[in-house]
Amino acid sequence: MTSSASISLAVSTVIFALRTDERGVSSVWLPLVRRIREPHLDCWALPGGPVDAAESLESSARRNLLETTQLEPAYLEQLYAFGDVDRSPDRRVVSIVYWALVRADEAERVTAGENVRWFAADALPELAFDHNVIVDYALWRLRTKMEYSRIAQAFLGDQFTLAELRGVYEAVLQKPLDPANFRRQMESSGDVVATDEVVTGGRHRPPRLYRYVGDVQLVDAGPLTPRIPA
Amino acid sequence: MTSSASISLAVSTVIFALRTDERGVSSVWLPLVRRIREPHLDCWALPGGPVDAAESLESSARRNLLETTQLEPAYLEQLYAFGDVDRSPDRRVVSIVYWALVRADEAERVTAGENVRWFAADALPELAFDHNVIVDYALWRLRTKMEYSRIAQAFLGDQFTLAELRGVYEAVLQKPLDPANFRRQMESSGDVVATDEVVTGGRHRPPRLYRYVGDVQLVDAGPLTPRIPA
DNA sequence: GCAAAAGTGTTATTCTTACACCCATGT
DNA sequence: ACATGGGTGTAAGAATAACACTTTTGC
Repeated sequence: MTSSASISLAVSTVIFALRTDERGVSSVWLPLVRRIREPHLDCWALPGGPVDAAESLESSARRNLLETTQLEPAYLEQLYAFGDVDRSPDRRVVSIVYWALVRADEAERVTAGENVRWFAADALPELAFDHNVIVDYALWRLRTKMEYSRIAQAFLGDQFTLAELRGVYEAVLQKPLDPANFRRQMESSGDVVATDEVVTGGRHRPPRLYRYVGDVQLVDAGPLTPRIPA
Repeated sequence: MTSSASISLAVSTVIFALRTDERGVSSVWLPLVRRIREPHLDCWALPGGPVDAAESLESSARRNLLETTQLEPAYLEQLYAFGDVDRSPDRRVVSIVYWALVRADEAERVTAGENVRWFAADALPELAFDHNVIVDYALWRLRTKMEYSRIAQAFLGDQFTLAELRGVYEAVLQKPLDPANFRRQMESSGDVVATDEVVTGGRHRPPRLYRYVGDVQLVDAGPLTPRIPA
């Protein structure tokens, strides 16, 4: 009888940030790390590592993120546990995968070099292990959750214009949104309130700044998040 | 440095079935098993056990379900990985938890005895470990998913009346639904089609039988489920 | 003044909800 | 016939979507 002690437990994270290309189009990107050992030597892979016996799964994800990419995400949620027998060619690994969102300014802290690089989420190369499946699922979760939650908050700073907020939605959902209807939906949701400040210095009419009411962590992020009452 | 080999990996499952009480009210129930060893000796707990190195997480859940409760669920989906350091008093256990739905006739196979018993999901005693939190989360997932997916199918046989289908929704969501509107919503969803059979022998007008088109597994049940195209 | 984004108004359409009403069966 | 659940019709209200239009800035 085989003991479960022979199964390795690891944590990996899909980190999403928004980046704007040379033509001014914003889209979803993620940082990957190059593998420095077999199997899949030199392949690009999700950042991750073993779980320490003294730390929780989420702490493990946070620590590993900081170590490998210098990032402290504004949002972190468990995605799925991947445990197929043959997902690693040599040993049995069960990976608890998290997904994270970081703001554009925070994303700058990733020291893109030989072993860490940003990739457009919709145009990935072939990754190590089952990581292509994992990223696709995380991307689906991001897009689904964008439709009904206030998760866009995690991509933005404290204050923002409604055009910036709409830009987040358009970048993630990959479709244009009507500015007029978007404004009304946001205002009637109660998640967002106008401040008394405007952004001057632009080429056009100065837009008003808005704030989210409450924390990002108000979005449901698992069993430990307090449920929203009916 | 602590190795991950000291972490035990287990699989547990929250099994839901609908049961009707003596007053004819239907609600969500689940079977629990009595613990036969420390810690939490004699406490009620979710069925579960260690993951064998040679089987996938889902296979492990299925096998354990069959062994401890004789059940083969119509629906099985991963719920969450619970991994807090202190969730078991003695050793470090990470549990991959699944949730399952079984039909009423299948639920009969549970040999309720001294060590296995059915409980109403909304009136549980204090369970072992963090299992109360787990059941509450699974129940929330069930209720949430009932609103937008065709998951009710897993509680029913191949053919059913719309009143039976509505009964499933009402039992899970704990609120009455308008029969007329419910009918139109189901028919316009395209998930369900009328057969040419009716149920005779009732005390009233014979209701028509319906069928779901396609399999239950068409509901999104994780990364391995094919995504529904836009 | 003109271009362009900010912001408001209006209308058509679809979805939801409530509820009145007819239908078909066993007793 | 009548009670009861099966099944249809209809209309009010809410949410969505499309788009015309006004406002305010920099140039």
